[in-house]
Amino acid sequence: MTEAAAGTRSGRPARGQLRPALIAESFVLLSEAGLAGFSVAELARRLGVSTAAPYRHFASRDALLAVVAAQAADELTRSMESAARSAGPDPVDRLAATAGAYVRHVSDRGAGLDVIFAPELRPLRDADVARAGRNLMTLLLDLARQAGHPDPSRALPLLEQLFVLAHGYVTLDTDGFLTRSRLSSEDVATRATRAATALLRGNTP
Amino acid sequence: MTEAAAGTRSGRPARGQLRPALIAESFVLLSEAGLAGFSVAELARRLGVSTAAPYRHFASRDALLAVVAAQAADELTRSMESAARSAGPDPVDRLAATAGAYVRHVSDRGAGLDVIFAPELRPLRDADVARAGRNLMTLLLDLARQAGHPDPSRALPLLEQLFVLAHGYVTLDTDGFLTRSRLSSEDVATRATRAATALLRGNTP
DNA sequence: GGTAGAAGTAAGAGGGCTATCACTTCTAAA
DNA sequence: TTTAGAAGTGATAGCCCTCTTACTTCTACC
Repeated sequence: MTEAAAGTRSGRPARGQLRPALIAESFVLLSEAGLAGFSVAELARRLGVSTAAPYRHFASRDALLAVVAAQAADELTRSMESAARSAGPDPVDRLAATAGAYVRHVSDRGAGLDVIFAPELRPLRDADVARAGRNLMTLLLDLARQAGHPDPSRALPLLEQLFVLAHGYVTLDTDGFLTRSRLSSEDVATRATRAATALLRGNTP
Repeated sequence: MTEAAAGTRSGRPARGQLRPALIAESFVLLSEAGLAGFSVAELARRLGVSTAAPYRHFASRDALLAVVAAQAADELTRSMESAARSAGPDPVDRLAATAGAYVRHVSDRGAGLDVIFAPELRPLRDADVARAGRNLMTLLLDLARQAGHPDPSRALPLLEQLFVLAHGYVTLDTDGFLTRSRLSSEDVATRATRAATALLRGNTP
């Protein structure tokens, strides 16, 4: 927020390009200030447009955030799918890599489970988020099955543990608790992947 | 915030009793609205006093929060010490119980690592928080040593994992992600303890 | 070239918050 | 009983926010 007054940060978008610029800058602002510190006015300031301009493209702050959340859900799903594919054959490694990818992605982009499933966005949530969520759950249940948890009713608590852990790394890193200043997304992802591996091993006796 | 207009919720404190009442109500507000939703004005409204009254007792919002944070750190340390003592003899169980106690306590009281170590409170942080933190760390390192991690430089990453997990449970439960509405502090603590046990087992091959 | 409609602006209403200040009320002690 | 100081109030300044309204500017198309 201190550099808000500094004015344009990402370059003023060309006329007609404000909508995508708002969405892109939203991720930057979210990763710096979090959901609570997110404001349309600040966004406009960063893009060098009037504070009224965003309302030409989005009905409300929440409507903008809902679009951002949908895109975040989609990106995140892709990141995690890709991480699962490129990890080694061991299903434990694949699940841990998926959790690590969650951490890396959210640490970079600022929008994780908290934004995607923010209660105030619920009424505006569109089918995209639901679809991305289903895709992701399918992937995760499949990985869990391969990791020796064939019964979904047993796999779900395991996955919950895994994502609570991953999300915990993101939040505490954002709050500067892990170290004095924030870690790189790579570093925090590495720690999270290690922890996830331990958690998974502890669940497979 | 919806019930703010309803007025006094905890009974207007007797004259001269506002200071302790503010501290007590701060925990309630924190557990409902989180640090971001915490406001002195809302606190005053809930106690049925003018919004100027709190400033008779605290120089600023942050000064009040710093006192709350110090008390939270102290309470939390006691809860965790007590949980470590009353758990069985197995050091893994004791560490897991400690993590569970963290979750139960923070879920009940609304003030965890995020409040205690909030960056904006850093300049106001008094010696109490530091002392509580040291006591806690001593306890945890001791438990980790008993659990087969005698080297502190190896125990610290383990404890980090443990408290990231615990804090993750609190955050995601508060955000209503674990279930549609929030779990009881008992329920979320149970889940966290189970997960902590798995994490610890996975770290002790 | 002219013009309709999209895109952006300036100004401001309305609301929340922190914090201050002059004022009143209460209470405890001389 | 008087009174000094502590405790609490009402009003308000100042800041930031969301969102609206009437206006201007641009541009693409006829």
